[in-house]
Amino acid sequence: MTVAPRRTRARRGDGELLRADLLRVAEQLLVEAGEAAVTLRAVAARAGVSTPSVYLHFADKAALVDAVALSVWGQLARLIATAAATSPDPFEALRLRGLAYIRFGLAHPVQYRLLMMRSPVPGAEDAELAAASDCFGHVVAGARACVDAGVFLGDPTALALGLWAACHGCVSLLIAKPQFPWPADLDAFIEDTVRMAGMGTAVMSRLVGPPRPVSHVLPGQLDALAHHLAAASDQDQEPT
Amino acid sequence: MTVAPRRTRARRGDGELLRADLLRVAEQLLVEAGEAAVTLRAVAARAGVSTPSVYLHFADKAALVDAVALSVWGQLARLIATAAATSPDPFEALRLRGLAYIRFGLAHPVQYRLLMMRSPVPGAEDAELAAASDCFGHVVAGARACVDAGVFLGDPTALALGLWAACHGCVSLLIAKPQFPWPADLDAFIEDTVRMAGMGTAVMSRLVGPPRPVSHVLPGQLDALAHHLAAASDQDQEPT
DNA sequence: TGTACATCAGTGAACGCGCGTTCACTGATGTAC
DNA sequence: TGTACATCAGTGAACGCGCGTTCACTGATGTAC
Repeated sequence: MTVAPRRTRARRGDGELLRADLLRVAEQLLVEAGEAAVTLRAVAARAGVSTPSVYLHFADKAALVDAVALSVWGQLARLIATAAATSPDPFEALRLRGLAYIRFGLAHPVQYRLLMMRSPVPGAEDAELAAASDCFGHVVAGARACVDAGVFLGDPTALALGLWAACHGCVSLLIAKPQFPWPADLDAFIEDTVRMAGMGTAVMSRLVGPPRPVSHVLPGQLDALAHHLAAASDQDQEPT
Repeated sequence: MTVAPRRTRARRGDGELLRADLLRVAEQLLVEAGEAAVTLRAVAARAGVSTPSVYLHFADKAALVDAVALSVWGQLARLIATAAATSPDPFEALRLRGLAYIRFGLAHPVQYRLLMMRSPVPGAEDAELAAASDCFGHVVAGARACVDAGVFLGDPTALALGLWAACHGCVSLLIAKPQFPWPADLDAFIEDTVRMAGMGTAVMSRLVGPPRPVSHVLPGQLDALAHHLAAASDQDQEPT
């Protein structure tokens, strides 16, 4: 356990400074040594204060951890929103959101685990749910834009859930099973995953009725689709 | 903590009976009361033996939990293999595998969490990795069959990873965020997710070059694809 | 067929640990008069 | 300008808990002779 030099006491009215410090230290500890290492004793020691001081700013340990999660949700939401603003094309903007999401998760695996893989603890998780919903709202907005453009058909919320699930699956499987035979070019794999989710959602939203065995006709139809898409984007490249 | 009546001592040579009992009880406890409730004391008490008896069959607590995970992996692998055997069409068989996977996860959320969302513990996880790889092998086989049929293009292992990730995302997001605005008809959502993964992988594996903004041409192309697929399966329905 | 004995399947009591949390207390500091 | 005082930002020591794990021991039972 790293013990910091004793923290100089905050001025009167500046008590909240310690709160920010505790949050920062707790996330550091989480990243460096894992969830089990985040104890009140360790957090307080590294922040340079005594253990009971934590109770001046958080009701209990769960509240501290929840606050860390809240801060991470905020970072993720901002990142997604920023990524989406890069392109005016709704389908492309959705793709950029997915990429940003996955890359954030892989860059911060321990934090991602905190957001998505924590064991369920009964109690006040309202604040975290609100933060997660806020983040989810950005995905719904992206899905809605694609529905408006005619790329997707159906309910934007349901579509967004499917898209999120696809990206989440990619991140969380990579985090949970790093020993699986992942391709050497991880970035290409991520790009493919996002493409799969986007194209898959677009096609799936048009399929009606029960699924049928179609393996004998699919290759021809799909080759034609890919050909037309390539031709269409080549045209876009030509000066008008 | 449930305390069972004292277990009658096994006959000589039948010591392994307790091992099976401990495994069964540990999984029960996990399902009924969560991961935190699986303590050696609780397991032993419910099995009707003293706590140190567990050490006669497992090196330590981690070994007990690992053995539970191993058993669950086995169930899942058998389920997937059985589901796939139902259809001769490779694309349809892959769909059935995905459905079976997701439904297993939703039917056994606590066990699924054990397999996929446990915190990483440094140490002997070789046996579990082997069990997971065995399970994964069934998915690779399904992807390979689709490549052979021309439905997918590319490396079956990489495709299988993407498909697994998509299904895993669906299960694990449902488990992790039950408060999200999930559709009322969950089964339809699951079917759509599997369709999305299958169709998405098929289309994605044909796309080459960098992604382009194509929102203005996608709807028309996709409508045509859906139309052709529907027509093709209607033909299948006609008596030849 | 009897009996000594090795082995197997457990038991009871205890150890030490680190954790979250509580409680009574301290001492600096801004403020009212 | 001095000073009493309320308040704020912490501290030190301790409590109780449940956990995984260890150790010396027990008693039934199959087997060799």
